[in-house]
Amino acid sequence: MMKKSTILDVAKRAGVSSSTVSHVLNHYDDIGEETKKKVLAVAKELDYAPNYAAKRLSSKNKKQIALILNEINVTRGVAMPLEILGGVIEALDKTEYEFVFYAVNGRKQKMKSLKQFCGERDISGLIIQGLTTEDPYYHELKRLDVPTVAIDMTVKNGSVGSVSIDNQAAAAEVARRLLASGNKKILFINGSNNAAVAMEREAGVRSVIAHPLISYANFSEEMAFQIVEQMERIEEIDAIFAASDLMAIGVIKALKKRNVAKKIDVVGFDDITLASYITPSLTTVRQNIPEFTKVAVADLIQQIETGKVVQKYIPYEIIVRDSARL
Amino acid sequence: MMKKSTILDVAKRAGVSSSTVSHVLNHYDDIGEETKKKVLAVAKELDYAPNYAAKRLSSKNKKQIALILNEINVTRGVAMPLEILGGVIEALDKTEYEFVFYAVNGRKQKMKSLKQFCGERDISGLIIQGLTTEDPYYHELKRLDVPTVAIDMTVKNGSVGSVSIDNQAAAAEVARRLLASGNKKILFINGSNNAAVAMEREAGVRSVIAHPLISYANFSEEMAFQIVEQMERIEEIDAIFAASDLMAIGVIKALKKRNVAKKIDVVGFDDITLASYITPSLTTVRQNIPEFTKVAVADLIQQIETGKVVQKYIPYEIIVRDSARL
DNA sequence: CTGAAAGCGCTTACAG
DNA sequence: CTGAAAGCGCTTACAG
Repeated sequence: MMKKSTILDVAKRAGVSSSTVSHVLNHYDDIGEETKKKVLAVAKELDYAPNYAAKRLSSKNKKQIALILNEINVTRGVAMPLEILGGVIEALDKTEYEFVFYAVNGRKQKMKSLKQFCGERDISGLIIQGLTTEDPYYHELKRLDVPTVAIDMTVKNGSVGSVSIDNQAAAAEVARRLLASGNKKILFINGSNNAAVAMEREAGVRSVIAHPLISYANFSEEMAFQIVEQMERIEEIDAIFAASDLMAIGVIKALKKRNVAKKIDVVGFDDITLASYITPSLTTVRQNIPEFTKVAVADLIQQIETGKVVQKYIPYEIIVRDSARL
Repeated sequence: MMKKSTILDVAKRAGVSSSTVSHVLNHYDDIGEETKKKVLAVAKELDYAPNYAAKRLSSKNKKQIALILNEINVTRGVAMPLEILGGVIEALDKTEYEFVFYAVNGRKQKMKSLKQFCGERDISGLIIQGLTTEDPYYHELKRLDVPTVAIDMTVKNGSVGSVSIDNQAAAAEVARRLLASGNKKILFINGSNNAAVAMEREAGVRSVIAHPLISYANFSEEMAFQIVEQMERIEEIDAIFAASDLMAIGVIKALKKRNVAKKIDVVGFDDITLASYITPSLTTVRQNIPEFTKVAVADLIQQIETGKVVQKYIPYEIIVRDSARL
């Protein structure tokens, strides 16, 4: 493998200075046509590729947006991180900001703070998803002075932007429609109490049903299954509302096993791919992830450039399928 | 936002030279205990974060492995890119190589060659997935002198490593077992003829069945659905083998619509999450993606360090479910 | 229109 | 054990 050629190699061979090469390659408009052609030809001939690190180090223009995804690979069947990744890359593609990807987990969060990461990499702004209130980064966000937009997650402090649906309103609407369609006794299976969105969904349910039955299944299909499988006097329940589709699927499996699937309405949350494929197909709350990412990128760039921080709700949609004819 | 502090700021404040700071921070063992403590304290005090670009530019040690994923966000329900991403990050985490992520599509491939990318970023090795034979990068791989391992994809040229199942053998085994369980007339629905694995699967089928019925559905659920929905004399078909689970699901939907689902065996390929959730649950060929990524990373590092290129098969597994009791 | 030179913030022989 | 200095490969005022 030949030694990589540098801007100086190109300059020498083209008989010009490296400043001139730099100007040509960066599309400055102050270079003679002849010179430009010559330089371009030589650059191609030498397979010149400008060193990225040198470019970043020397340039004043440091527009970089990092996407931070936590615990990317935990749950089979849930593609949100992938949708966000694809969406952010696509949206950033149309801007002058460069994309930097950083996948973390609890351990990595402890090893390197957000501030460290942003400092090392000259990050102008952050899009972040997947943190629970137990995560170090969640708390660091509140005092971080780097523009940030959180996706599907709200941070109490006002200096962090966010894009999500109105989880409380959505859950309230589901609860209301469950009641309206004749259900009296409703069980709400929540994920955990360290995810902001889960707490909001629970608040929504509580706003409509004074004393709801509530269980926690840690966003796990298996745990939701067990809860319903072992529940006593299940016949008294009219409907089960789960804070995620995966848990709702666990519920449906358990109801089927107990032969009461037809009598009990089930509603999920997210509209993952599975929701429309299982039997019965799952009534659920759809979140428009592509829209989340587009808005997050736009809001973040605005925040970087003007300092304006917004917390935005994206419209949700209740998708009625066979598991509950709301 | 305060100006970022540099190594020189730390050095001055600690009353030492920047070389000393560098040595302390990079865990050289030739620094006095006192000095070390002082430097560390000052670094923390100033929230010092070593500039990444400067570090890369100046350092001799440039161990970086890039993961290149093509068309990351096309198909809902297919999580392979995410599994690979998570797996590669995790595997790399245990090595001294750094992770670089690069998501491309047809347009980006045209704008920047692999060679350019590797040159700019000082990439020591490449893991790549998702290319078809129509992709520019697919062809560039053959003449690229950067160590590379392809996942779920074979490149004819011997200088590219690969990790996949033996697609031909797997498809042949499915065909054989379909015959063995009494099916006579078998339709093979393939994806496309520009994906290496698709061609291998077809070769496997042909190796067992002399003149198989073959259709192409471009890996699309909808297209597979239409093919089966509109097929004449479907009652003459005993079994349908699709080259992907998504297409198999389209097949099942169409068979259900035509009320012949119970009479016709269906087998898919991949074992995506959906496979076990649909009704009837789908018999399919499972690929062990986590294993793919582990092996790919190990092979790539070996290739970088010793030059040895291997093309490796990972064992597949035929998962028998309700759609075909093989 | 083009070039000389400083500077970005590190690492790394080398000297002492 | 510590420091002075060169060098990594670019960009960018500035001068002409």
